[in-house]
Amino acid sequence: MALKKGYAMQDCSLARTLELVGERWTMLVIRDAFYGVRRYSDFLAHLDIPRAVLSGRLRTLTEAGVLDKRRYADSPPRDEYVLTDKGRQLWPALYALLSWGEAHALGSQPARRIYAHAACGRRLSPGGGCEECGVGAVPPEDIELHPGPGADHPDRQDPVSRALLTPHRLLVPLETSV
Amino acid sequence: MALKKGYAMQDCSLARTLELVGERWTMLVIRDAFYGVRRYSDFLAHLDIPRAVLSGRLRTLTEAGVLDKRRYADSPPRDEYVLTDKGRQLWPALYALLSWGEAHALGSQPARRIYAHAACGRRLSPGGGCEECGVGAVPPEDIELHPGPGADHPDRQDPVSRALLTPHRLLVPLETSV
DNA sequence: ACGCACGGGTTCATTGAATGAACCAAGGGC
DNA sequence: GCCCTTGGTTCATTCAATGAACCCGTGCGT
Repeated sequence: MALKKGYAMQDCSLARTLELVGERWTMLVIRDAFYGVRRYSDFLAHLDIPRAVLSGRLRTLTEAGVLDKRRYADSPPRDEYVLTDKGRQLWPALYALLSWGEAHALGSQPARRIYAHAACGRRLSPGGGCEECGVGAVPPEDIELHPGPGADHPDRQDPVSRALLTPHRLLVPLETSV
Repeated sequence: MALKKGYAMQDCSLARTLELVGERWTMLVIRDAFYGVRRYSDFLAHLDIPRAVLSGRLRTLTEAGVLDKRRYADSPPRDEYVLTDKGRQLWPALYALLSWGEAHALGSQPARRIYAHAACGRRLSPGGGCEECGVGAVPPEDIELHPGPGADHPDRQDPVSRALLTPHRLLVPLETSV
């Protein structure tokens, strides 16, 4: 983002954060990573993002330590991008934005996805906690993602959209090859 | 932001949210609104944002119902921009980003501002709650903003930066004329 | 051995938004 | 009448996003 040549706000933590994750597409990439998307081609198909932008974002996020690029097959060489611990700690921010959108930005449209506490099956509160279990902040690995009433459009036939039609725990790699 | 001509992700609540508040500068404008900034010229001076961009953002946010543009003096005609309830509900998202930045993006630099629970004076937890009082999520109107160890640069002499050098409750209009 | 498909990119021309300086207009103060 | 402040708009320039085309290493069918 580089807020100008950026000296003025340089040491404000919000500005610094936004320079990294506040760029167009970046939060959507991170959201998909929470959904279990790990491969370049899956991000590409699901987000419908220009290849050059995706390459750039993945590189930036990897350099910043939010994603980890790791080789998972040697022949042919295949890499995957996985959220680091630092990246996983973005969950509260991501969920807060998502939750605000559900309350205010979505014009009475049905939610596409539902976030539930895996332990009890109860929907997460807008604050990201579980009212059933009294957990103030459910960590992403304990969250199960279900398709909502207004799930994906029928014309979205990419492997990721199809894989997300069945309940699925966050951070667990998607089985897109099925 | 307008993710492309934007149909693909149109009904995803995160994408919709980001189209509004995910644009460059927008979150910083909202943060300043929480700090008590209300006037065009104060946003301008504190953020060091191009005038055209500020005008555009204020208009977009007003149209979206995040800010309310209200006349506070008739002669000369003066308007101020105040967070609506919808806008105030962005606090958890904003604080989550800020808090992540404090933990990860700020390279061991001292924080510029400290957020404390007005009732007890204790610093807010990274989750935005007060551990002293056991409040899970302190609402912004109960938060007091203090200058941190690494407060504003000496070369930032705009009225807003100066006003923020004294403790101050969120959402309360800044006295920039003093 | 040959050709083709796939994953994961890069390059490049075009479009569109951000920047920053200049200009504008209404009102007040002197 | 003149200049200052507030809250803008306009415009030329710079910079990033878009999308199509191209590239390269590898495996696979024949």
